[in-house]
Amino acid sequence: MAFYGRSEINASSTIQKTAYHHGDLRAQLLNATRQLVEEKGPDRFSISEACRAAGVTTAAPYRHFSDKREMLVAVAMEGMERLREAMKAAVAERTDGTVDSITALGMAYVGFAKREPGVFRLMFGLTRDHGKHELMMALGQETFGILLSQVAAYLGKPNIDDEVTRRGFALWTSVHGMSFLLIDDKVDVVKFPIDMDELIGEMAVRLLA
Amino acid sequence: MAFYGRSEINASSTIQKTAYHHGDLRAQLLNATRQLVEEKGPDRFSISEACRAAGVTTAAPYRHFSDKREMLVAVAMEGMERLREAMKAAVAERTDGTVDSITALGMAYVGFAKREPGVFRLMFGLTRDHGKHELMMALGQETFGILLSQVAAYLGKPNIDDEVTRRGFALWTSVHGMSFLLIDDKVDVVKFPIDMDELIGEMAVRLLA
DNA sequence: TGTACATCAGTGAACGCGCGTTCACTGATGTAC
DNA sequence: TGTACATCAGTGAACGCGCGTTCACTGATGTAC
Repeated sequence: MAFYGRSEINASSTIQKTAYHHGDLRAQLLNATRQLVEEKGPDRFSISEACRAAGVTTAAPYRHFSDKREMLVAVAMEGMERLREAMKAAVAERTDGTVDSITALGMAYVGFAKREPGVFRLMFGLTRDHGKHELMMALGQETFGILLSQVAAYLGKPNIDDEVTRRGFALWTSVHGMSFLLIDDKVDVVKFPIDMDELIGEMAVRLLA
Repeated sequence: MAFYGRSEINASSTIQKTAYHHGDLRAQLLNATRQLVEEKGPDRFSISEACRAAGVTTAAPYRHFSDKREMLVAVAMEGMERLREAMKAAVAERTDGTVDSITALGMAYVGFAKREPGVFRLMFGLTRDHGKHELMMALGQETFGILLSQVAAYLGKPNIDDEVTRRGFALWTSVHGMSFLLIDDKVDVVKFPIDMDELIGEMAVRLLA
């Protein structure tokens, strides 16, 4: 995956070390962290375990991250980027401003949550423990913007105005709720089986009407 | 619930008998647990801290709960009951099977999440760590059933069939998503202010149409 | 070209901490007689 | 009615654990000369 690595942090730096004992430990640690977040959930992640997975001393991460939180933030940011790319890709294949493209965005969103429930939870739950992260916020706006553009196009509006935002947010709530109900295993409360992809489309139609 | 810490009771030996056998410790511990879950989040809750809050030894809870998980489950169940009651109350004041009553259910749901974000998270997140709880599941079905009845009435259906369930679930996803976006502080990604209560009504209208 | 040296990523050990849970105990209470 | 006693709900101390973080260090690497 393209976003692993030090480029994010060392973007302005010309120094690019490539060969140590462990190659790029930063990337490996993030990888291990992501995996643990998936396996155990964001709450149960520990630096120690990530170090064990990466085959490294527990002090090693402190060369790359200031503390535990920074590791989790980095993983969440990578997740946000993957979600953004998935949504971009979904839109790229369709005609702008159609129910089809908006439904595809919804499916990409829910699909991501199902694919990476741990990271998804981390992305949206990180705020509770810590202050908010400006970079994360900007990424979120950019990602939400993908949806807003489609909604604006659908409504034939040149700008993203109040109504576009309102409709977009309504769509967001529904796929966000569906994502959490799915990954939190709450859907079996429902007695009739529901085709979720179909429902995403149905909700898109109704919420845009 | 009127409760006075142990230190106060120890200060005068005349009421010490009430200290040793509170007879109320279970309730007090649940209270402390709920409070801590709100203050620190479900992940950061610890038995030790709840005991400190209740003015009791860390071994005391084991007379009432088999382990930590059971305490959290109890708090989650109580939360589910409060949510159910809030929804029942919302419906009781309105005419069955109207957009109004269904909107009121949505507001009760989101209102609960805002009022008790920690418990709300606990209620829906407990599954990740542990197996599912049948009683919890039944409670959830009962609560979801309140919505389903209203939707059935709205659609003029005698039974809760596939379509009723589908519409009900769609409504659930939207208020569930809104709840999480609100308590996870993600709404400030949106640049135009949104009146959430109004939006709940709007979504109800559209999703029922 | 070879070498001295600075750089710096990772080591290994240690720390203090709070946690969940267990144990033998003790003090308070309700009840049978 | 008073008392012996079983029951019960707490105590206090201890345990082993894994955690996040710090520290002085080591040794491989790139580079200046």
